[in-house]
Amino acid sequence: MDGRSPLDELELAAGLGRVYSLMRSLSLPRDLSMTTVSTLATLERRGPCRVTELAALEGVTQPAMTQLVSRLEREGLAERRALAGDRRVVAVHLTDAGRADLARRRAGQAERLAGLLAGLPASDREAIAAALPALDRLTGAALGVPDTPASGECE
Amino acid sequence: MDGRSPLDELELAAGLGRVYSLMRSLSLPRDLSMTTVSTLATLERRGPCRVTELAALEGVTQPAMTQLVSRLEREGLAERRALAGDRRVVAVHLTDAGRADLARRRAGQAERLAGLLAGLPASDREAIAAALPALDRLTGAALGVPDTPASGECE
DNA sequence: TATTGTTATACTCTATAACTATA
DNA sequence: TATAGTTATAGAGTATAACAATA
Repeated sequence: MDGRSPLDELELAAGLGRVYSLMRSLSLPRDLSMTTVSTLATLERRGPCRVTELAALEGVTQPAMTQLVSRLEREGLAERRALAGDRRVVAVHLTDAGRADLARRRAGQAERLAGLLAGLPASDREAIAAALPALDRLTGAALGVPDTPASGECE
Repeated sequence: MDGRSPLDELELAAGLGRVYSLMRSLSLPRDLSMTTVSTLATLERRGPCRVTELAALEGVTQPAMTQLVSRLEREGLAERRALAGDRRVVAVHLTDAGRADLARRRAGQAERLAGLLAGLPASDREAIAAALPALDRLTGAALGVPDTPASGECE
């Protein structure tokens, strides 16, 4: 062993890029845009967030996120709430309906994934299952999963 | 053992959903839309494709794909070529410039992934490396990687 | 004066419908 | 008559710039 990772990052980028395409193709229905669904998932993962914070996380501008949140609010999937300390700030909260919508989408994806997994050898399913915790830590490092409420939420 | 998969599909859907968000956040520069980059990757993976086929694979309409291909052609990343047998059909080909652009993006992602991987324990990197072939078969089953030229390409 | 968020405007991308060319 | 692709038009989503409110 020379201490280096046995993992070729280029191959990993290509492989995870295909996972990206896969999840994209499994993402149905298409009534909400990918950015919109991703924002809902971020709100679920990190809890209430400010508009500026959401915009940065999703890689869109602040005005675009203002409109996106307005859309979510109009459809009852999220809502703005005032914040005690600073009256310039609003905290965007996921509603129960938003959480349910997200769960419904994920269930649909899980169903389609199950169909794909059924076609793989058991050893492949085991390898994927074994890697899931590691993948969670990888994504958590980048997407910022708050271990403590103080680090990630707004208030 | 009861013969069932040890893999909870809902957890897998959530985990791969985070991988989706991760790749989305690593996808820079943003000068091309996600659909555009995804189309380039599809052309690389499957070889020359017809417009109708690309539209179905990317989940957009035929007219939208016509415009997307026109954009790619204008920027020199892909090109239309007539097909011998049926003069209604065009085959969309990835150009060398398109292939290079894709490689450049993937190299950028790989670099950022390397930074994230460095923060993980070696056992995590090993688990991810061990799962990559299985993930490739999972995505290949859905995205259609042609093993034989005849099955996936257009001509 | 800096920061948070919104409003105004223009541009890009997409969908639906109508059309052309070939089979 | 059916199929592959394009063109026409309208709507959704985004960015940049200008603005309002609060700190």
